[in-house]
Amino acid sequence: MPELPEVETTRRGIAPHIIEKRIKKAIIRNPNLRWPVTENMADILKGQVIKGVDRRGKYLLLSLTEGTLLLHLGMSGHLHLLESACQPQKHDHIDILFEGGLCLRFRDPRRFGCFIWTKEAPYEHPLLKSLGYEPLSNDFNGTYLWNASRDKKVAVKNFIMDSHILVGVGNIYATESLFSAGIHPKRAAGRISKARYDALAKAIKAILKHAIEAGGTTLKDFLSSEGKPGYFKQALKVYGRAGEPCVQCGTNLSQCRLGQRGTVYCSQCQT
DNA sequence: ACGAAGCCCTGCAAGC
DNA sequence: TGCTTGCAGGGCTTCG
Repeated sequence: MPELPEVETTRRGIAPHIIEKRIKKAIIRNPNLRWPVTENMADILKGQVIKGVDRRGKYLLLSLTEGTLLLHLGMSGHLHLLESACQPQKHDHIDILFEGGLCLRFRDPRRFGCFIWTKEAPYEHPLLKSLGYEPLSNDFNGTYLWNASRDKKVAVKNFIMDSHILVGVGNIYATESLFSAGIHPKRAAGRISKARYDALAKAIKAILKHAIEAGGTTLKDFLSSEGKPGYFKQALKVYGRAGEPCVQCGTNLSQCRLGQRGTVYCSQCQT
């Protein structure tokens, strides 16, 4: 389940290998993603050159000669970079073959991802236009969260997972950062002090940065390692540990559901 | 306008 | 062993 650190690791992994490479051919095996891949995608991509690889939230932006590819990995998506196009496996929906033999392969078993072509300014695209702050940017801080949360009754966990407020914080990192900041996930967003939002913003930045650095260790092997970003389950203090003892106080961790998502927290440490 | 629920999909784990 | 069932989840969309 790629969250922002995995997407950023993917971006850094593929960028140096594909920038300035010309697309020889694209193969769409299964166009039925979150939104159907446009019918003439293969024709559109053929002959274009990759000019840049950027990220906005969990979206990857591949800048091409004549427009932009917007990719989202959903929750089961992966981009693999292959020296050559070997036999595709189940769920390998899209291949982009470059001159010279390199192959960028999009795999997504659950097909929650997307693969969209736009000729317009990409940041004006409906999917990107109303996205909130980047958590690692300097603009994002506790003051912003505090200001944006006034009068909001929604649970703080749902609040920080709202991509219109800030991007890239999914269930895992929301759960972990609330634990780190000592904030109860069900607390109403509008009833949290500025000081606590300062702590929460710092926690979000620290945890995301740490995960990106951890992923970075696999970057030099991105080609050979099939592009598996480092994902360290042992670094998780609460997510997936319901019923197990809190690492801080030993209390058994509680679980509830918030916005259809499993939520683990410590009833002692998080208030 | 806001908040909550629904929906898309497959793999995996648990239960019978 | 082989079924069936339930759950997981990002985020757009719809409903109240």
